[in-house]
Amino acid sequence: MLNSSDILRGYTDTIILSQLARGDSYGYIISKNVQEITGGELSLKEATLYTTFRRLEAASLIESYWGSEEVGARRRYYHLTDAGRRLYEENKAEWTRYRAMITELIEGEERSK
Amino acid sequence: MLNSSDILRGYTDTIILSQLARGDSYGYIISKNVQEITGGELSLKEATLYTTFRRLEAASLIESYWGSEEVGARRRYYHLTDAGRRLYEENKAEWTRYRAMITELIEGEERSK
DNA sequence: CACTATACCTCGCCTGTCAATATATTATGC
DNA sequence: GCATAATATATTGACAGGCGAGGTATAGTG
Repeated sequence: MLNSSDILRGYTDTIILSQLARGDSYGYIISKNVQEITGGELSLKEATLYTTFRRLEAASLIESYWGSEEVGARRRYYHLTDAGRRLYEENKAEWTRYRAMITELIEGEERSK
Repeated sequence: MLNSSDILRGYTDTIILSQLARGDSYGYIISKNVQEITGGELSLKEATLYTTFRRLEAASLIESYWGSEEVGARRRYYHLTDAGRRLYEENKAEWTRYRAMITELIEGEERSK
């Protein structure tokens, strides 16, 4: 069985950037979106999510600000910077290529048969 | 830029199992195959390769034996066990599903637009 | 005789993931 | 009234896989 922690490893950044490319958002919703999109099979755990936000923000790929909700728990929103958007576009293109390579490596054509 | 160490992370096992599913093979060639298939863009580094062999063998997914070459450097060949082959088939099927999920997560449809 | 290719192996560091834990607000059911 | 669940953020410390750096050995080539 593929290990679910390692399946997304390396793609967490890109997944978050992708979510933010569609508009500012915040941790809890991004986490829920990932679960919903994958039918609950994959998830960005909270610890992963928040440490990733810190890393991306330190790299100036995203910026954060507190929401102005007047009821409910506070939300910290994240916004994609220009650099973040460029990286997202790059990573999206790379994924297309790497996906094909991994598929080839895993499924390959049978040799001599 | 996607990090090449993390792109294969989690798939290393499956890639090796895949290579062995086509017949017994050995480390050096598997490494070269991966480089060739990916046009040199991805590689299983030696340290990764050999530690992975140890792990897979400890889990009885592969078995090893020394080749009977009479010239050149000695080769340790690896053979897929039945359990290894079953796992390979499972992982191959899972990759198809996870690949679609990651694509959806990274490329998604634009919302509200 | 130096260099390259083939071939194997291990140690220890690095980094991303996550379980566990903590905190705060609001809604719902009993 | 009170427990529980859902919404929301955050940190710590442990774990595991990948790999740089280092090492060994054989054989061919200029």
